[in-house]
Amino acid sequence: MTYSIAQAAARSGLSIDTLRYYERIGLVEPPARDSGGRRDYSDEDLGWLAFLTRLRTTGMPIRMMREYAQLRHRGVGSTARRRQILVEHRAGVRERIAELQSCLEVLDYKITNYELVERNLPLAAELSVEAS
Amino acid sequence: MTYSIAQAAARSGLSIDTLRYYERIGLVEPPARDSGGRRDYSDEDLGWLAFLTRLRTTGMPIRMMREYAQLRHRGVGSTARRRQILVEHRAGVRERIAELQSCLEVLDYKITNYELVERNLPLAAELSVEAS
DNA sequence: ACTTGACCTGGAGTGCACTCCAGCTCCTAC
DNA sequence: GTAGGAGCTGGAGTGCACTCCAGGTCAAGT
Repeated sequence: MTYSIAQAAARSGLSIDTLRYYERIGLVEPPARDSGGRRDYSDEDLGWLAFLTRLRTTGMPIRMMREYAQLRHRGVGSTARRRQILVEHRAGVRERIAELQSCLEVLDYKITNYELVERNLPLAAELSVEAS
Repeated sequence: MTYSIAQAAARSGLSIDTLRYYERIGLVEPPARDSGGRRDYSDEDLGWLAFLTRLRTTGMPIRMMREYAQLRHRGVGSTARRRQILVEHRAGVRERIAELQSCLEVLDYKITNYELVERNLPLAAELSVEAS
């Protein structure tokens, strides 16, 4: 199965421009071309794009994704380094989740506060909410 | 208690430049000045900065933080809208956490895969890892 | 008096990750 | 055979959130 750039964009959730951009900067190998010179993405290409979008979603900077891509291209000898990159990245993602969860608590507190103010103490709002 | 800009930066985790930048774009009210014209941050200023950094950490864009800041400045009449902003933002943060957690699973899978390959099947690496 | 260091201002510059554009080439359908 | 639509290239432009800089002021120490 092969896919036009529009189909690849639809399936990966990236824009057509972004697909070409990723190719230009070496994040993805240039896909095959059809007889008219158009890109023909394979299932494997899409699989790699899917993984890349996971890395992006989790905030990996493009230069690191590129390092990973180049290691992958290099083959078996680079698996240790690739694993290391993923392990370090995973640690970062876990930290990020913890950070977000701690911020959630603050949001909860704030929201509860607003609700209390609106329901019971409309005249005390200036004092109890504006302070923070 | 008041704080120099350097102290405010240290306590908020923002840079001095960022503090001045936030003031310029209306995210924070201009703090008091000392006799020499230097910024003198109050505890209340620092409290607001602390909350702002929570919003930033959770990915709220600056233009929305500014809207929130302006509502806050407007006083009691804006609490409903402020609460609404926080509630919507909280929903976004929760989604983001869920998204990260789903990506974590993919990372776990990949890492496990690499570990298996490195320990048991060094010669099969090309087949089992390169595919994705 | 003079050096030092923190702070001031307005404005320019940076890095990231796209996103858009002009002008072109194909293929398909009428 | 021609009009339309998808895709192509190289390069320029965008939005965001800072970050840096030049040239100046001010207060304290020596």
